[in-house]
Amino acid sequence: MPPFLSSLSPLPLENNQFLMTTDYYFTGGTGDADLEAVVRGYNHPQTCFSPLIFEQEDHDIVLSTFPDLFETSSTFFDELEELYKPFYPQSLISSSDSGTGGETEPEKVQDKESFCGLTTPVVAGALGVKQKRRKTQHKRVVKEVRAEGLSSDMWAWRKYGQKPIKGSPYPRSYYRCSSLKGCLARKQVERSQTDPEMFVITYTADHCHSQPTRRSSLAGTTRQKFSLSKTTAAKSLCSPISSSSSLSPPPKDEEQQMDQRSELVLSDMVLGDDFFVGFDELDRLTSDLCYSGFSC
DNA sequence: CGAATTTGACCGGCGC
DNA sequence: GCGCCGGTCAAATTCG
Repeated sequence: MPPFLSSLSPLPLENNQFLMTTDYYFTGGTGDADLEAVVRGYNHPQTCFSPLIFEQEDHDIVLSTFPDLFETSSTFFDELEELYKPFYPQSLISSSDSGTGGETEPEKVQDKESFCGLTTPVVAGALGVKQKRRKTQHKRVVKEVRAEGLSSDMWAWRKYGQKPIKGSPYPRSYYRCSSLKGCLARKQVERSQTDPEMFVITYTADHCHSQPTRRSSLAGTTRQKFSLSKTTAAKSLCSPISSSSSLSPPPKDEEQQMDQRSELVLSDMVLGDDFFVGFDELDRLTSDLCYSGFSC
């Protein structure tokens, strides 16, 4: 089962701060489904994740796989979407309301507008918008995050390439999932041309395995991987191509701060063994889901 | 010493 | 058919 809902967030507070980010995803086989909610006690003002957007094909899969969910809580996702609508970029809301569903170039779908003072991440193909794909292309999900959010997902990635991109002063890095040999999931990371403080992350294809558990992810090598990939990603992407022959790593203290922030996030996540939601409305909605027969 | 990253080469899609 | 470009491969290098 591919990740269904991802990165339900952010929840703006005062001064453009975000209390937490939430990832929802289904795990397990079709006969043993759990809805897991990973709530990150993440209070860093410079981190931004995607709002709740999912693709129609995933919605259809879940509809057929989890009929009980939609019988007992048929408006659950509508409520979630309504809840987050105020945080959507205006372009998404208007295109959704218009219901045209016409052909839109992916480049236009991925246009970004101001979002709580940050650049808005947008999912290509979201809200029923069809997109043209190259023959070998899988669906693509695009996010924008700051450096602190580069390794915020729970997957383990291994870098396999880096290329200069025409028209961009910054190189693009290519990562593949390293959790399971044969997993087709890919991830591309590059600096935003419009805002060099931001990184554009493009996820391609789905993982063919379940996500590592938080506890196991925090142990040993995986924990090491997080810090390592975060640091190396920042190193390799922080400089324009023009000076890429002598990529300058960030100052040592900055590097250590980044890793410490990473450790903080991960520590918060392992503390959240039990379902923890600090946002009343989300709490209510997710509780509804628990009562619908899901183990939380 | 094993694992991860780097980087030049290679390949396939696409436009002309 | 040719060249450009993005994506991947794989040997060399670096790292822990």
